[in-house]
Order: sequence, then C-alpha cells, then structure tokens
Amino acid sequence: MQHESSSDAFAGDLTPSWLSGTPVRVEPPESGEESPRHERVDVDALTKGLTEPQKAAVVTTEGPVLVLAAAGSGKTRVITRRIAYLVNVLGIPPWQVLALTFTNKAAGEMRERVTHLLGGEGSRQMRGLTVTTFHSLCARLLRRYAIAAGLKEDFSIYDSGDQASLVKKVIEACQFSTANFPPRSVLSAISNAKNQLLGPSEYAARAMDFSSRNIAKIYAGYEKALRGANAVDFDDLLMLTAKMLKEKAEVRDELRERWQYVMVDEYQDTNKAQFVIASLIAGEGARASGSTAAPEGRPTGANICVVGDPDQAIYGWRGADISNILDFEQHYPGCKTIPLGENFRSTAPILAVADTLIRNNKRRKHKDLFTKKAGGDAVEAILCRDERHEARLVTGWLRKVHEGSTEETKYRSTAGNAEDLKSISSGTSVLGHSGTFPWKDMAVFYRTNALSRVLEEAFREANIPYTIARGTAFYDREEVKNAVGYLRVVANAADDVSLERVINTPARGISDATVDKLQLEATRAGVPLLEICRRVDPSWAAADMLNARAVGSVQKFVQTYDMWTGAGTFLGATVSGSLADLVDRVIKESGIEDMYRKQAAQSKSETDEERLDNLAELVSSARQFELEYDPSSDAAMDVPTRGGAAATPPLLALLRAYLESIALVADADAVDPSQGSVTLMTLHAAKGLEFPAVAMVGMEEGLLPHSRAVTSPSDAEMEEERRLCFVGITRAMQRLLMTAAKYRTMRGTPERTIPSRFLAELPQQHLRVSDQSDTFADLGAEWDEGRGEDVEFGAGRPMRPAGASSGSASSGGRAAAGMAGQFPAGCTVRHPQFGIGTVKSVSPGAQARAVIEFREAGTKTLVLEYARLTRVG
DNA sequence: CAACGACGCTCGAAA
DNA sequence: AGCGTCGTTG
Repeated sequence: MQHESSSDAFAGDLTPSWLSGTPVRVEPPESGEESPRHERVDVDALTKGLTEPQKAAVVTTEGPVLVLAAAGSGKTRVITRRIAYLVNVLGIPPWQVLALTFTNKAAGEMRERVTHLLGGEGSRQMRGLTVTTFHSLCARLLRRYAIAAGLKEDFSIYDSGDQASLVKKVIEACQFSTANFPPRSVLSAISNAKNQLLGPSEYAARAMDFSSRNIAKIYAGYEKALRGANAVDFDDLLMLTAKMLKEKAEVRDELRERWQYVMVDEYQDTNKAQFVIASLIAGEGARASGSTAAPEGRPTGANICVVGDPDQAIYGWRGADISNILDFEQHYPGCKTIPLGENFRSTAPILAVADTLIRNNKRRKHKDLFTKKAGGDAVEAILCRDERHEARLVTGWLRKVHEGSTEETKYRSTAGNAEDLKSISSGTSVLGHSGTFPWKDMAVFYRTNALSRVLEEAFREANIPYTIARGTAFYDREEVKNAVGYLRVVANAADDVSLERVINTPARGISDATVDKLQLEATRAGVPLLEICRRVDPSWAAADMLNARAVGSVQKFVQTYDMWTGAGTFLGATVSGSLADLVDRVIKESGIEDMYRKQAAQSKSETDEERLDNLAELVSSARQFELEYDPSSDAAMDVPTRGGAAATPPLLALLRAYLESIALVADADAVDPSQGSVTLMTLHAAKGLEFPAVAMVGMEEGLLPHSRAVTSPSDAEMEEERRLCFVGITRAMQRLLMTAAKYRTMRGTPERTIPSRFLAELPQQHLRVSDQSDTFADLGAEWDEGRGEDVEFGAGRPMRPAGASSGSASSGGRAAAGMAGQFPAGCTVRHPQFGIGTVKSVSPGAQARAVIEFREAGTKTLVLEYARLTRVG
C-alpha cells in the first residue's frame, strides 16, 4: 500500500480506505418484514451476456453446486450475479445469503458489484447480506458466541510476531532450548495441527517420536498461555470456530437457520477447518423450520455453492487441502458440477503458454482452456545478467509498454538510462503490440519478498510510480506496533505479550530484570501481568523483591494506563467517546511520540520523521474507521434475541473492531489500482487479480520452483510451484514478460543460477526468447571470469544443470575452514575488482571473513568471496 | 539501566 | 543482507 512509497511522487491519499474493509453486515430477519420481492428486475437482465455454463451457474441455486472456474472464466461475474439472482429474482431474503472469500479485497469487490446489481448501498435488497472473509466471519462468531467457544469476548488476535514471542517464552518455560526447538518450526508444527483441527491432546496422542512428543508439550503450554492472555492466533480463529460448530448444536442450528445459501470462493485453497465451517453452516438436509421464504419444490440438501480451480491451488503449505475441491462430488452426492472453461481474460498466446505449462501436472482435473479471441503478442522471455540488470530491464519494458511505442527517442526523453532501452529494442523488435497502458494496468510478480528490494530501487531510478502490495507493511513498522501494542492492552488487560512489548517503551525505568520478576509473580499467582503490576507497592521494595525506583515506575505506569480506560469502565469523565481521540491520547501520554520526536531531532534522519508521520497516520486511520464503521454490524450478531449489547461500552466495542480490522489485513488488500501506479507483489498475492501487462521476475531454479520444492522427494510441492507459475501467467491479459538472471545475489553472496524448468516447458511458438545477459559490459564486468557457459533458454527440454562448478565458489564450510591456511594474515592477494591488497586478519568459523586492506582502493574491506582472491605473495 | 558493536545464524509464500 | 544475542561500556 501507499505507506511503502515515501517519495513525494507517489504520495497520494494517505487514508487507507481499505481499512474500513467490509464490515460484516449481519442483521436478523425482523419479524413481520416481507422479503423484498417487489423490486424485481428481469431474469434476462441478470443473465445477459453470459455463456450457457455461466447462466447455469447463476440459476442453479438449490442443492450443492461445484463450479470449476478456470482462470479468467468470469468467476466473479457469476458469483455476484448468482447472489443478485437469489435475492432479486427468487426473493430470498439477503440475510440468508453468506458468501466467503479469502481476502478483504475480494469480499469488498464482490459486495460492491452485488450492491450495484441490487439497487445501491442501503437498498433493502442488501440488508443483512453477508459477504466477508473466513477469518473475519470467525472472529465475529467467536465474539458473539464467546462463551460457547470457551473464550471471553474481548480476546486479542495474535499475529505471527506475537506468536513467536509467546512460543519462545513457553519453550523456555518448558526448559527446552530454542536451539533444539526453533520457534519457527515449532509454530509451523502447531499451525499444521490446528489447520487439521488437532488440539494439543489430539496432537499428543499422535506424537510418537521424541521431538514431536516435546512439541506436544510446547503446544499444550502455548495454548494455555494463549487462553491465559485471553488471546487467539490466526489458526485458532478457524479451529475454534469449527470446534464450536461441531460441539454446540444450538449455535450450529442458529447459524444454519440463518444462512440458507452458502457460497465459497477460491475453494481449492480451503483447509480442513474451513471445509468443516462451510459445510456445518450449510447443513446437509432440509430445514425443519418453514419460516423462511424458500421457493417451492426446493430439493433437500445443503445449498452450498463452491467455486474454484484445482489448477490454482497454491496454499498447500498452509494446510489447504486440494482434495476438498477434488472430492466435493463425493462429499455431496448428487451435486451439480458446472465447468467454466472459456477464458475471457488473456490473449491466445498467453493462454497457450499457461495451458502447456499446467499440462505437466499429473494430479489435476484436466480441462481445456480456450479463448475465442485471436491475435496477441508473443510472451517474452529474457535472460538478464544479474538482478540489477533484470530490474532495469523490467522498468524499461514497462515504460515501453506504457508509452506504446517502439521508437527509441520516445523513451530516451524520460527514462534516463538509454542503454537499458536500447537493449530492449535491439534484437527483439516488438511487432504488433497493443497500444498504450496506464501504470495502474501493470504489475510485477516475484516468488519471494526479498526480490522486491532491487525492483524498488529500479522503479525509483526510472521514476515510475509503484506500490508494493504488502497489506501489513504499515502495521509492521516498529512505531505503529508500539502504538497498537498499547491499544491492545487497553482493549484486553490480560494481553501479556503486548504489555511486555510496551511496558518499557519508551524507557521508563522498568528493566528487563524487573519485568522478569513481575512475570514470575504473575505465573505464580495465575493472573495477568498487568494485575501483578497493580499490586506493586512500596512493601515490595521493603521485601527486597524490587528496588524502590522500579516500584515507583511500575505504579506510575499503572496510573497512566488507568487514565485511558477510565479505570476499566471506559465511562470515566477523562475518556472521550472518540476512537481517534483515544489513539491520539495513547500515543501522546504513553510517551512514544516524544520518544520518536527526540530521536528525530537528534538524528535528523528521514526515517525518524517518517515514524512521527506514521503515528499521525494511525490516528487518522482510526478516525476513518470510526466514520465508516457500522455498529449495527456487531450488534446485529446478537441473533435472535436483542439486548446485552449495551453492556459493552461503545468505545471499547469500537476499539475492538478496529484492532480486529488491523489484525486481519491481507497483502492483497493493498492492491489499489486507483493509485495509478505499477503494483509489485508476490505470486501468492496475485491470485484472483488481473492486469493488462505483467512481468514475472526470477524465473530460476531455486526461486520458481523454490529450492524446497526442488529438494522435496514428492511431486506435490513441485506441482504446486507449477501452479504458482500458472497463476502468475494467467493474471496477464495482453502482455507478459518473464525474466531470469544469470547471476543472482542471495544472502549477500552472488551465485550462478539455472533458468527455471518451467521456462523450458513453455511452447516455443508462443515465446520470444532473448539472451541479453551479455548486453552490459559495464554492469557485469566483475563477473567476466570465463565462467559463462551458454545457457540454453527455453530450448523445449529440461535444462541441464549449468556445470557442477557453479555453486562451489561460495558454498560450504569445508572450503571455508581452509581459508585461514590459504590466506594467512600478512599475505598479499589480488582481487579482480579491488586490486592488490594485504590480508589483515582472517576469522575462522563457518562464515569465513577476511579483513583485507587494499592499497589501491585505500580502504579496508570485508571480503566474503575468497574464491575471487588470488594469493600473489 | 541503556546503548552499542561484534558475532553468528538463517533465509518461502500468509490471514 | 538482516536479525537476535551476547558482552562491553557509558
């Protein structure tokens, strides 16, 4: 989102409008109100312009339906019209319709398009219609039915950072070492378990080996700590909801009664928990109640309609189970399957490339992709020298596409690096391309976030407006995390992880040692950390538990905290009713604003100024949220009996909803074409989107497919990588560029790469391949050491690994160990770039480093690449 | 008690 | 290249 680009050129409206997202609008059927049948439109209007299969998907409303929607087959169009058809033509009350997506962006778009079809915002035909994400729905349900779920309604939602610090504490508390049990892998094991609906005891029952038995202990401790902090993690949102729906018949029946029609988008990416949630809400038989306005002759069976494409399943690693969609027909016997194969998005060459690629997968439901459109540019594939060359080449390509001209003079005037542009037009003159494209119609995809950095630099250099799709980027900033940390403790006094983060930020004399002591007391007493802080008084100093200074600091902190909450009532005179005011007060009175202001004054660096801006922006985002928030969406969850909602102070409810919206932001939510900039994002975030012009970078073995898939013994991961590549290709409507770099610097060391096998799988007749890796003598001079064997790029057969020598230069501790002997201190060496130098010292260890003084360069330099050193004396 | 530098390890995608 | 941890110093 726009927070990413600090440069003035790209600064637009700084209000994150997506933040308000799509409040879940859930309203009860008010008794006595009639279904809004009277504003019906013609059936023909809703099915106009649709193909026969699309029409079938719109009007087949009863019973289970599986829509196999190939990429670009008009899926969203079908779903939105189907909802409109249900409400407008069949007269189904809108509150009986539930549509689930994966991102807020998708939900917002769907809602907007349905709103358009159903007479605008506020229309009676929209009332209570629920279009939202799985995670939002679950968060709402868990608050509404907190007791049934075994929670308290003011729970916090922990993000991965919070999870990491919590699990680390637990590992230590279990007397394990974080070396033997890296928090990262423990968390991934726990996440996997939760996605399969295995709680700590179920997990323990399955844990046979030493390691997983211990992980089971950590898992149990982690769950206990979460509940103690009155918190849930992302996976809990799904798991606890699924569990509640399974175990609590009253809740299940209530929701089943309410949502008679369930739709799930991107069904291929659902995991077990999501499968259970969707099917339990949809139910399986005829409803007992006759009070709802169902059309006559409705067959029995769940009205569940799932839409997806097995070829686009890319979330296996986070528990998505592709068999949910592959086996849907078995789960729901008698279901109707509607394949949508015709592509309305991409040109024929792009589609042919995608189709040829995906045919290499074995585990799939084959369907023919076809388009009726003719013509279109060939897909371009370019081999670059290194990642910097690649980035410049991509910006050059984008500018050329933007300006819609092959005349060199045209871009020379704006680009500033004519060399780049020359390289593009030379050799591969592009014929018959399709006019000009605004920046917002273009996107760059990459496999890993690490690749975005070089691209950013190139975009700034080329002066092309860009936006990075990282929804959470803003909330990942240190200063914002601190402010949000305070707010979370305000909303949930038991939130120990957040309290620990902020209790001494800014430094207020509560040291780590003090916090440890308090924490120990809290654990002993079984109460939250803040509660222990409350109990601190001078007697603690007398008893030698804390020093007197610490006692004062803690007491002062508790006082400050109580000012914000009105001592827990939120009704105290010092607390205004405005969320933005609260956020503003917390930022000021906590001292974090002053802290950053001082830093900014001292360092005078731009990033410190930015921090202050970000804090100000957080306040304005709260104000924006406040303006757009619809309290009835929360209150109306109190189905069917009203009342009780008033017990929660409005400000607290508002704060909770705000924090929830922050927690559930998705990367893809940050995609905002109205910004008029090129969008940079991961291939995963690109799912579900489309762009007239697309560039995919880093088409190399080890990146796409990712190295983990390359080393994996099973085909499953490799097939998922191929689908990921397929997803990227099929986002492109008219122009597609794929690039690979011959050399790429990863983890600080440059390495020779091998072009992706996927490039070799593409059909040659639709590709325009060019090797430009030798175009720039200046850029690549340091690499010219006779290692450049020719790369056969997309030769229609698998790539031969480019020589066994390629990786040896910088990998392996074995060679590193010998370095000290090879280059003793005092010896003279030659480096291809820095010239003659003297070795000052060599550090042993796996990461061998030599400090070398180069006379010619006149500087001391750390050299990691000993392979490029030659001893001369 | 805070701040800083040296050192060593890791490194995939995400709600 | 980035991050967290450790030890030293102010």
